[in-house]
Amino acid sequence: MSISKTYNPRETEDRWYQYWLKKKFFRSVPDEREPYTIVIPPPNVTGVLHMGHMLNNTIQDVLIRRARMQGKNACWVPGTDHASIATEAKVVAMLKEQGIEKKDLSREKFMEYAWEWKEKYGGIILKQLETLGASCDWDRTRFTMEEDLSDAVIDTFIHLYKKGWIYRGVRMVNWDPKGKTAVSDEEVIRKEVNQKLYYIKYYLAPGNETDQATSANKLNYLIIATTRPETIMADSAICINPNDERYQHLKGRSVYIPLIKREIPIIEDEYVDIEFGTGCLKVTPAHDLNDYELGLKHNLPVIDILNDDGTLNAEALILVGEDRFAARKKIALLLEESGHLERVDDYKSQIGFSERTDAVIEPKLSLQWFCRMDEMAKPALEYVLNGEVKLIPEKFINTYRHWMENVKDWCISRQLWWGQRIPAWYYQHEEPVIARTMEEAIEELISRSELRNSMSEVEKGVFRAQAAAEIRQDEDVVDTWFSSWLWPISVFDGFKDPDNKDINYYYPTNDLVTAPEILFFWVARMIMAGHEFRGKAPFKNVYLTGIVRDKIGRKMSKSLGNSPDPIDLIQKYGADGVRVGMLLCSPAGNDLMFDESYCEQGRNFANKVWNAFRLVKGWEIDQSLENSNSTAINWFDSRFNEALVQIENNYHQYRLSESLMEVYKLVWDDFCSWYLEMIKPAYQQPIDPETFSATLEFFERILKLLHPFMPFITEELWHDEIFGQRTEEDCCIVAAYPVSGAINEDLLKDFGAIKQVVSEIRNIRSSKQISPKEALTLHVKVGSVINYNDYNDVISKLANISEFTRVTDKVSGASSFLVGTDEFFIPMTSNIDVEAERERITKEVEYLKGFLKSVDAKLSNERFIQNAKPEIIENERKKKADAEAKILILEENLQSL
RNA sequence: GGGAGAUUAGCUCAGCUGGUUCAGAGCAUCUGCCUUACCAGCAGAGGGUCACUGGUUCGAACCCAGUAUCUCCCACCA
Repeated sequence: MSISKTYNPRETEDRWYQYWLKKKFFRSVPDEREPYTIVIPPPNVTGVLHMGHMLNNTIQDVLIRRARMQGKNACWVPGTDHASIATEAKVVAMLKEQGIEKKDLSREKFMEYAWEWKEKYGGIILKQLETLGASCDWDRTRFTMEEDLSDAVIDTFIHLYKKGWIYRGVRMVNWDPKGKTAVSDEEVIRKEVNQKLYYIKYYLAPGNETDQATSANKLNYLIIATTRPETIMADSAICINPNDERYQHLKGRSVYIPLIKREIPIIEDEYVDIEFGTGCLKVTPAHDLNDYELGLKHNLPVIDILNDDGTLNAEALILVGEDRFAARKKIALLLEESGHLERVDDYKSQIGFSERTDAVIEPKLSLQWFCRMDEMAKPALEYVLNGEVKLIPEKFINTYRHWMENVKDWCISRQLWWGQRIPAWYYQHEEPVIARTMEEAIEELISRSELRNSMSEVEKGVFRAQAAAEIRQDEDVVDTWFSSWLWPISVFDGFKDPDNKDINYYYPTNDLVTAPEILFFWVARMIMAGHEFRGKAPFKNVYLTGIVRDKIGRKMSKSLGNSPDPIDLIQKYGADGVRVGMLLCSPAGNDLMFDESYCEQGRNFANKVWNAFRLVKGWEIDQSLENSNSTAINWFDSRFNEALVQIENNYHQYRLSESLMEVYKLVWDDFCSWYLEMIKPAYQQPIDPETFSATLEFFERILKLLHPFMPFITEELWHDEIFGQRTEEDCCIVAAYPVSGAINEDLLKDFGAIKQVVSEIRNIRSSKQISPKEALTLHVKVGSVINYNDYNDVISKLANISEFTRVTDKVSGASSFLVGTDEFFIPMTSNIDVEAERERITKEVEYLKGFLKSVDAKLSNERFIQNAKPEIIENERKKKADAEAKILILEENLQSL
């Protein structure tokens, strides 16, 4: 049976994934083992896999697979987020395509459509995770809007309301005119945008005589600079700085708003920056946060001229019904025509955009629900500062602290339907009742009335009936993050059943892997919720991944079209190849400049492993043969253990890409290029049984190290008959992860020299154009403690040496080289180029002398001797001795030439 | 405007407590090889004033100060 020359991922991946599922290897239930838990950052239920997910989930899978192999009870909880704005927007768009407008639908009907949509597209992203190899416990898949999780949201709301941490009030909020909902501060993305700054004339209204006199030579208008001319109809005042020399004559006067001729007062406030623009500010309380506050201070009317969808309403008097941006252009035109527009400048400024819909955010005054953050922020900050929750990389601690110390109340109501409806009930002029159900709300109303006047049972009955007919539930839903922040608790039913086996076992979870962009949105709030509802932070480590960018540093995004489809990549390079490619270019905590060539490298690596296997697989065993490779075997064993220490080290610091690179080099260089080459029998020769079984042993260990990174190929090879008959449960995915054993330092050190010897010989071959097939003679004049007898076979094989002898004198007519203080000679059949040789040696001597000089300078420097640590000085002395010995040998060589 | 981080080979990055693990790795490049595991490969080689300028020190990629460039986060200047 012949094996393909290249590894073909498509033949193996799905097969093994199905096998793992069948064997329930991903399944976790509480037992006596130590738990290792990760909850997935739930992707949007309607989303599709992008490169960010890919990176994120690869990392999680590596961590979870390693933990599983280490014998921990590994549990990776998957699920999706209902993503209210995003999903609702998609559903609305989908309906529109079918000619259905949301406003024509009842809430119930709309929800029906939405659920239908969710059922249809909801599973896609999770299916895609499977192709990546994600070993999630699918039996635990949760959805943030399923019944239990929704109940948790409502209970949480009630709990916080009772604590006084949730309140309702009129505030300036970030309004998304596209989504027609309020959004939180964190959902507003600021971007710098090229704009126009319009300089608009506001003519003065007639004032009193004396003012007229003093300002005779002054203009009869003032100029306002604004980026938003369409809001002039909402102006309530003009504000100047009282200290502004230029405008003393304006005090107490008023102006007319252009076009609509409404008279508004000129007020004074030091808030106004004299330097900026014209030093005059139009105050528009309804459409700017600062102006709103200024308005409160000066008791100005609030004139809201915008509809929820961003069009002008009747209050605007003109351009009613026009969109705000269209209105801006038109009004500029009108102003110009009427002589009110002085000039227009280009201007750059920061504008807020909705994270979800990308619409320009409109500051809007509205009645919303808020959640107080200050009390919850304190302990949440403490967890991170005292290290109970570690942020990786640590640089995020500062950012986290800054946010927590300046946290503002969280606007949690959204004017949407897709989500958990706010459990507030309104009845006549009563204060809203916060209750789980209408029935409970009515009972609450009854007990309120009880306080005022007792009710008979009959009266209560009448009241119930009446209230049931009139009571109305709040129309809004809560922010999606108001459910996501409960995720690490709610996925284990920690609200429904706070003392259940799962939550007690899995909570707090171990690692959270997520993007730094949602540190505040999500991570910080999860810590708050964890403390508030469980008294413990929800995880111990937060690994913040980088952002996936393209080769030239742009963030990968759908709109730029610079993001490859991860599924295509998997098709092309195999899941293992893509996973490796992903990790190769993701330094811990930094953004990664992704390029497809990394996947190629990953694929090549898989192929290398595959071919190493093919080699071993092809060997015949001759039971009568003695083991002639014990040196090589001992060396690789030590080398493996040495590498494993490094690998573990990197894992502990979450430096996965370095762990991977260490494994990569161990496999490619040490195992394939050195070990296998050392033990490889000559063509069509059999191998001895001891070497063979040692090699299989190593191969298994390597597969285990590789498995978290490359689950599919490792599982495929694991089951080859070469390893003997395996039981159905004996799989790489659950094989015991290697533990580092003894390391023979001396052997490793010797091998360093041996490798050098081999390299030097290969070098001589290549520079003298001697074919690798031509066997050479090698002599060594030993100056070190290395016993070359032990390495006779190894050197002979790797460098194709037919005769390797020790000599006590220099060999003439030979190419020579030095390894440490050991001299090697290769007798040459052709004449040695004496000049070239002399030049080479002279160069080396020169270098060594220079080196020696610098060492001598150090050693003769008294201050160095006084200040440096003894071991450093000792080291310098050794360097000196080494250099001197080498120089001596080389100079002798020069002589003998 | 405030804060954080970065700058090391063509590219992506390591470089822990200043001292031969101190200038490294992988990829790419160049030069040889179709050496029957692998051309998705093998064997070699080249490549860097460690952003710049000063300082501290016996000694600096590493510590300090300043400069430049870049990235990110936060912030209501019309």
